[in-house]
Amino acid sequence: MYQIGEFSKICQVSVKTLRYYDKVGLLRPSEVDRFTGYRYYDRAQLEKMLLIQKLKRYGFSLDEIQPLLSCDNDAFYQELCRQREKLQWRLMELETVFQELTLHLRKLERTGDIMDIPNGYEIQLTETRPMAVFSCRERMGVDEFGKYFGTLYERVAKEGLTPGGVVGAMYHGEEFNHDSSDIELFVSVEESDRAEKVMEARQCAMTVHRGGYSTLNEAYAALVSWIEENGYEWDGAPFDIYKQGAWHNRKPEDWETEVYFPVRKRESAAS
Amino acid sequence: MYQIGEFSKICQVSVKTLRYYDKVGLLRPSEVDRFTGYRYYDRAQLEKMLLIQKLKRYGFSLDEIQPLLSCDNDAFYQELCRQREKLQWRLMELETVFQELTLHLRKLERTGDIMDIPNGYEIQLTETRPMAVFSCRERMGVDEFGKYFGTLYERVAKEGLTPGGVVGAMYHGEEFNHDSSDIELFVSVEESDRAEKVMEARQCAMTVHRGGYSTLNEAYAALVSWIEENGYEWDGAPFDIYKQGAWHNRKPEDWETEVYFPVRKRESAAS
DNA sequence: TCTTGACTCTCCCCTCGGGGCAGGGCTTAT
DNA sequence: ATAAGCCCTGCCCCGAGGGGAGAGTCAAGA
Repeated sequence: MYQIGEFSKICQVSVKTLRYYDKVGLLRPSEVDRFTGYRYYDRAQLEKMLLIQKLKRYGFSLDEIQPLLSCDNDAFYQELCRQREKLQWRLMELETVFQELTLHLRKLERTGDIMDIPNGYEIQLTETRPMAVFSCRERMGVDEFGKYFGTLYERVAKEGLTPGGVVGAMYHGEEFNHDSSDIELFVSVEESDRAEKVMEARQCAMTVHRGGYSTLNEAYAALVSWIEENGYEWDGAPFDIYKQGAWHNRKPEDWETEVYFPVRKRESAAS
Repeated sequence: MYQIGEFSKICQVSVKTLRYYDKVGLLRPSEVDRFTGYRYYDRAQLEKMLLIQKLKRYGFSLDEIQPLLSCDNDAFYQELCRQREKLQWRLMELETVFQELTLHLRKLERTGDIMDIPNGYEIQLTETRPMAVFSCRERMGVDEFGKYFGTLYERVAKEGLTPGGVVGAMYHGEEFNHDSSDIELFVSVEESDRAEKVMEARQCAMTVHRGGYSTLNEAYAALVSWIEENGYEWDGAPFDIYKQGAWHNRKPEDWETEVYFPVRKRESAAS
């Protein structure tokens, strides 16, 4: 039986943490003195603690660890596999960011430009054509696109239609929120008569964004600036079309996205 | 001039975030209506926001970003370089954890053992020899070892003494705390007469831990169990000696650490 | 002109994994 | 008796916002 301080030292965990784990029910002492409230731990707790620490290093949250401690081997194995995939995902993301930062630095050395905004955005005014699509409009987070696109493709397949190769997302509503925005995903279909809806022709300012989606906001900014400078007015929900995306090519730096802002000529000269 | 909702959409940042940045002074709107409190943003804010987002992706905290926005190019460059190193460090750590998890899974497949505790710890009872050392006892975090060892080596060099090749840390006090424990670092020196102090001979339970320091607690646990099972009693501050460490070899899986627990034979048979 | 709906404001409480401190109780050695 | 080390509970704090209540504001339609 160890007092909390000794136990803290054995496991290399702070006393506060031990008390916290007791409070949330993750690791209860083997015995608590009824009168003094002193906590006493023994070797069973020690093993459990080692496992908890290990799982925490693997990136599980305390809430996730709790059920893991009392599930059978198979479930445990499944969860570990899932976590491994998550870690791999995070690893790739971190590598991408590292790559970005490295390029930014290199550019900073050459040009002395702090911003590293790719000013090479070529903005064109285009008239989109009407497009027959299947779509799905939901309140969703931007990380859930994959899931929703999956069901969308299933619906197209169930109707026996042919995907036309245009894939995109339209951002409805005014406000943006990373985890929950009003977003409409769409996939074009060849059979225009059997489509779910037809996206109308619009005059748009458009540009092509190359690279991962985390820097899409720069394309947005370039478009908005262009619109203002050229006497147009923002008129309707913007949308992206994914020309080269995650399903074509693994490397984010090779992705290509067309960004469209519907516009109309401004009437009054004054802002 | 954009309202907060429009601006949110342009930058792909939630309204809540914009209000928060205003509150903490990171990004103030270009104008605030004195009567209604409405916030209005324009293109200058837009550029600044893009930079903020970028720096956030690079892993800077908001507190770190604030000064970065108004410093000169050189300082900015320095900070970016520093951040790049930090990212690289995090990347390596994440890779190590990923590796650990992979090995754990493989072992789980083979043995069905959930814990993945290396039960191969061979515990020996040894008598340490007196050792002439230079030491430095401070309240420090375990991530600051490098810094303190640096100054310790400097002191040894300034005295014109020869480091004897033994490097270690002793954990004083009862409680462990990752960021602030009472720790004594020591380096042995050849010239025993001119040493700062001499560590006395002790009877110890010892084992060798192979791998990164994040799993050191498993060696601790093994030692504590052994001590209890073999009728000994824990008697004094434990210490580690780093045989193969970060300065010998880059890969954490090749590190070797000796872990010592001073012990004495228990007198009473009962616990 | 009034209403309605969309947009905005401030204010307060919540997150996760604990850290820090105040105020007090228990045990043991001096 | 007292002092030193332990330990307890309870309260507020962190970062980077999210959620919602309750109220004010703006523009367009009836």
